[in-house]
Amino acid sequence: MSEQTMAKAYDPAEVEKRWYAEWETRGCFHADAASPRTPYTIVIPPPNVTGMLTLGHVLNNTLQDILIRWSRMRGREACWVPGTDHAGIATQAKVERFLKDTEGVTRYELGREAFLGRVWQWKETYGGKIIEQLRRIGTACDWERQRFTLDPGLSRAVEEVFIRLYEKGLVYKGSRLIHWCPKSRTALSDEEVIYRQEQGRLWYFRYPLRDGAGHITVATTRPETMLGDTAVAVHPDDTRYRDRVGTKVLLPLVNREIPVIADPFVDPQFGTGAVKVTPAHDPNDYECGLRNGLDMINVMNDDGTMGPAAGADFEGLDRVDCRREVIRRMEALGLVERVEDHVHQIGYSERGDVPVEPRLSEQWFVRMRPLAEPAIAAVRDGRVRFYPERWVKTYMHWMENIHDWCISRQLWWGHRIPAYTCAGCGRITVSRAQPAACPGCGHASPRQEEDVLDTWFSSWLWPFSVFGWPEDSADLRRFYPTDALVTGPDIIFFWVARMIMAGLEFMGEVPFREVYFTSIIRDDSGRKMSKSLNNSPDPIDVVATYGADALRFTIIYIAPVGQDIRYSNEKCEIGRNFANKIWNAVRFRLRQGPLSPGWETLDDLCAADLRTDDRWILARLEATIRDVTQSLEAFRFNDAARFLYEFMWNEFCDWYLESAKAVFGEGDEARRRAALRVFDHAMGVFLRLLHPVMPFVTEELVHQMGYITAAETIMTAPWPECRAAADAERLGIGEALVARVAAKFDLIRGVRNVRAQYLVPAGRRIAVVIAPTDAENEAFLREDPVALQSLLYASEVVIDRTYQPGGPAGTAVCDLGTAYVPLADVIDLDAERDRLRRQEAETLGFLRKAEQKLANRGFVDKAPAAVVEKERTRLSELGDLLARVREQIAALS
RNA sequence: GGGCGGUUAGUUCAGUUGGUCAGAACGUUUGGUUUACACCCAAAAGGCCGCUGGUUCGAGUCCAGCACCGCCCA
Repeated sequence: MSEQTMAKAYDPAEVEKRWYAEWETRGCFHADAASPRTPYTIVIPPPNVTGMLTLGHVLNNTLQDILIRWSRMRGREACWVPGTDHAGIATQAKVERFLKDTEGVTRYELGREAFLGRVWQWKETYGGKIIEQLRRIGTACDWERQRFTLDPGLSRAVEEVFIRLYEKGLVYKGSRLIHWCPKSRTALSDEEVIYRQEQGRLWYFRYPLRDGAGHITVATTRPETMLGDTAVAVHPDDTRYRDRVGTKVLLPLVNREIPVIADPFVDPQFGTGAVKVTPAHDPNDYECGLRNGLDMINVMNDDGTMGPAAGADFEGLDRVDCRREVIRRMEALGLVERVEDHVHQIGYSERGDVPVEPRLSEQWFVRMRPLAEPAIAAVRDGRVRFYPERWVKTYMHWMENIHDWCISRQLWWGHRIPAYTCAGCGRITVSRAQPAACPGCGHASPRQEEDVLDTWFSSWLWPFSVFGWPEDSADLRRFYPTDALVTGPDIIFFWVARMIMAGLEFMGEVPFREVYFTSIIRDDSGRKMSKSLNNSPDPIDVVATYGADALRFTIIYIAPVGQDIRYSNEKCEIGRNFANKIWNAVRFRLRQGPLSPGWETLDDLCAADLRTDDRWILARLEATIRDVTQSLEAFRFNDAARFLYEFMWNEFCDWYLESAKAVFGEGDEARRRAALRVFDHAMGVFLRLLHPVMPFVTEELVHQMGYITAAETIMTAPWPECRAAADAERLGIGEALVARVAAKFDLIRGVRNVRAQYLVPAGRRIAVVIAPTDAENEAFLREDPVALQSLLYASEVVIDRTYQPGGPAGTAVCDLGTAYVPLADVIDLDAERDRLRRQEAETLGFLRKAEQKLANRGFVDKAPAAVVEKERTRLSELGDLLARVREQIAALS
């Protein structure tokens, strides 16, 4: 292709669609388990099958895509396994609502089997939309390996794990106080409860003493639970109540006699120092109840209404209404002493978004402590590393205080628990298949558990279940353990910690070696993205407006490591403009003719063949290869993005391309050819460095440039490497050169400043005279007069060390020398003096600072010699500069 | 209550082992079409680096305390 076919502005839509289809058709995303290459594996954090793509997903998956594409370019067999999870509560709720809206039926009316049929139907029709959306942002997932947590293979893994843990005694069934979601009517794990601080009230209730000698006042935030009270507790050391311990009170409304007990869990400072104890409805009271052998009376139904144990007056009332009714009656009895405002924490169900109810019920649990020990060790000794590292502390804290995991859910959608209860003797049999008869008593057909398992009970197996475990598959042997996991810190307990435990327990090896925790994306004013605020843009719209590359680049560019991201759609202009900039640099290049032969290596060139600016851009390219590679290795993605941006825009386009214009136009043929080749080389390397972040535009441009044939792809092009030292030396690339060229650019900027100050029309070329400070700088400036003149946009450039301006001239005093722009007709002497005085003051400031430092004995004696020497050099340079500036001021006076 | 993070130009943020570290982008102002790009170019203005102490020859950078903001856990 040539520049004629390139539009003036880059239009990503067509390019992105075309290349994604092409990659997929060619099988570029597929990993071969038989490949001799070292594998590089990532398993996707499986999004909810009902989910839609969010910006959080975009960030997370772009990072994974960067790692995958980069690793593939570095010669690894890159395998990225995508998939979704079945999201028990969310999916079931969604389909229930759907059925209610469309057919007006409830799941109970349909029955379990029919309902599950409908969920599967729904899943096939609407589920996995997010997987399609992922393609839009360019993810190089191995779609042939796509998995779903309810797939037969993964279900088999879940069953196997449940059975093994049961047989090991790590899974057990027990009656415990658990978190109950009255909306979804299921148990939840501790992690699925979100605590919110709320303004509530504290009611002071009088409980009359049985012996009629007065009362004890207890304070409570939950009056309705009094119906289940089975004791009043005080602190053992609390002298106020010492006499009361062992006596009984008469529970109002219920007329139950309950004991007054002493238990150190009571905080004497809180309320009256006496608390009501409701073991079936509060975690602390539950523990207290166990310690003291109290009755546990469950007064609520599973939907949050009051049950029969609450008494006839309250049964059937919703818990909220019941609270009102209890208060009303207590007031009527004159037993409400007072009411105070009170701020407290209320647990909400993560999915149902209603207050959870602590509930005494029979559930299945995993004993976590034995699983946690090896997982703690794996992180402590670095077999698993966290980025940023500080999350280790969070992980450790949770792990060291781990509680048993409630894994049963009263849902239909999920992995049904493979446990069977005998109707005869009640014995529980856990087995892979329905037992024909109870192994204990021989009673026929034990009944399978109705409950299903927590979705995370399948997700924690993801890193090996996706590869076929418990089968000993080729994939499993090849791709486990995986390399990196990219996820949000919000699921460090839900998922990351548990995966480490499961990996160690069932595979005997950690599931991944590095975990990168992403930032949380907020809106422009720092609020969390949420549906209710309507501040979460649809990434698909963003892709349509700006392009997938633009979104990817922007989100990486603005994501500080470990900090929250403030995002707004307008910021995608950064990425869009960047893509356009590169596009146009290529468009410009193709106007100069076809790709240079030998662009790939510069082995046959040496310093003498190259202009200083050619050598400079090659030096900067080296630094960019190094910086980008190191940034990616350290998971510093935004640094990588910044280095790429900085190089292409501020160095390659702003300076190198402009410098090359001079030689492309009128340079001698050898220099022109060399410059074209340097241009092509640098652009080719750059496009490869950028490819993991912006896959589409880079693929398009390597083909536009003709770096590779139509049948090839940049996806498998080798990752650029830094030159050997000898190679760099041959090409004349080094820090000294870079510094000198930077000084030259500084001088050019000085002249442009003068031009701008005097409003010299852009199209007017003016003469510039440069008086270099010494012979060395003079020689340097004379090396490439063509480019210098071009960059200065000068009609002529005179280099003369002895030059003294004959009349008024704009002046730029720089490190390499002083530049004069004779502009007799327009020079404003006052303005010129002002500018020079400002420079004088600034220079003087720096000079004083350096002088002070060097005058300080402590500094000279104690600072490293190199630092002191550097300061001396600087002082001398500043002195020269200051002298020249003052000279100019004098000349103008 | 415990833990973790943040506080640097109008805004969003870089600043990795203390010594040109006071930066970038956007925004603002001024001027622009010279061999790509107005999704652009050139130039400029703008900051006691949250506060108070300390360590050090030297502190956005290390330490302590404080203030405010945010997150997690109890």
